[in-house]
Amino acid sequence: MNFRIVKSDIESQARSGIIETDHGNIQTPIFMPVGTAATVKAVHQTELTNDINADIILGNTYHLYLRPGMEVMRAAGGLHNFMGWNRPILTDSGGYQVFSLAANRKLKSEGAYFSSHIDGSKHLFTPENVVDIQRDIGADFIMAFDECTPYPCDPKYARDSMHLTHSWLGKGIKHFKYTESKYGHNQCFIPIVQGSVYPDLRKESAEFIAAQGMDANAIGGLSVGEPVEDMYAMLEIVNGILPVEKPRYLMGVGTPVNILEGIARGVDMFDCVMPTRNGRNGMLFTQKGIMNMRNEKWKSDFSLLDHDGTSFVDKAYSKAYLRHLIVSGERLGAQIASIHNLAFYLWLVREARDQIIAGSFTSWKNSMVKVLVSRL
RNA sequence: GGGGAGAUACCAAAGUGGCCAACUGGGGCAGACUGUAACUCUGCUGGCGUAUGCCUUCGGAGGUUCGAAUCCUCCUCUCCCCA
Repeated sequence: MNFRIVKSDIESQARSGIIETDHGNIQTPIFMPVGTAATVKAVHQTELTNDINADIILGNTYHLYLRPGMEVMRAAGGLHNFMGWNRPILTDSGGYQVFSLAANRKLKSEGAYFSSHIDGSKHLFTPENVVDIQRDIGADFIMAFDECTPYPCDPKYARDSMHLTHSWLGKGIKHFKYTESKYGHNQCFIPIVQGSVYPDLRKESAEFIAAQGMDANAIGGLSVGEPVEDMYAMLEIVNGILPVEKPRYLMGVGTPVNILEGIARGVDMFDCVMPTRNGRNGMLFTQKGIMNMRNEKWKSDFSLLDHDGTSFVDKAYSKAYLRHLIVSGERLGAQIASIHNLAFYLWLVREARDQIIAGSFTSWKNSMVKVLVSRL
């Protein structure tokens, strides 16, 4: 993997660049659609490439390990082959699932014991076997195994958790270096900064992660319920320490505004379930603000779904039609909404990139932020 | 012609003297959703801008009672069975 910055903004920390992988280039800043279980829910791969123009998508270690399992994954020749996606893939390590499935987890120094949500069977994730699993999956970017602390989180817990994540990181990197890619393409290992909302912990963690010298770095444990000001403050601290010349990935973020503010603070990569999940639940993100498609006001509004939209669905269907599909629980509604939202998110980061290159990012960002929070 | 059952809020359906402005489900309306156990979850759904408050409701009209959706009388309508 190689990263080069094409243009850095003067008024902010924003930059645009290109990440080169064996599965193609990624123009940054980038938003990565989440495809947890070998599918971006309700969206075809052809739509992702031809219409939405996603440079890279996510997969999830936890889900793929449980189903279909690594035997199938190896037999398929990896996730790219399995799902018919030949662009880059990043897999999350399962660290977030350890957090979100808190009811069943048990953390030990060696790793996380958990019960499958599918059949209740018991499993153990370790910093090492999570690398093995992601080798089997064959993701271009593989994530370190971490604990994503909840919010609120007391300082003691946050500190202990961060140190646990750091110790897991040492084991993970060692195992990563000891093992090899299985399908002939290069894989990049990404360590994750933790530290909750505590500046001293974030500083310590960012320094620890930066010292590992990996090709890209990630920021985790944010957008878990903390005030956005805290998230932005942590980003500023962390990105002041993580190396400028390497991609920075803010995990799980976020709203369109979060993404713009993240870009302004030097983040290059984002992922979030919001465009797909909220889309399935009837929410549309647009350049003019958000729309709840279930609202009665769209009932007889036959105007284009989104006049400014870049996806084919925006011009092919009306607001009234999508409302009908969503309200009726029709699957096509989830598809149209997901495609629209992802296309919007990808438009947003592409536009940000163009504005950075044009030198007009900050003023554009500030005016966008004002509009995006409004409700249509 | 004979016998029987029933009419409850947008729909379906509980309740059969006070704890009922009325269970529950659907529908409707609104909100939430941030490294996806999520086509999910939450709230509201007679009126009064809020209410542990007031007002008007349970086919219609009377009546019994301190008190009725619940008991009585008559009326209207619906459904089922036998001829």
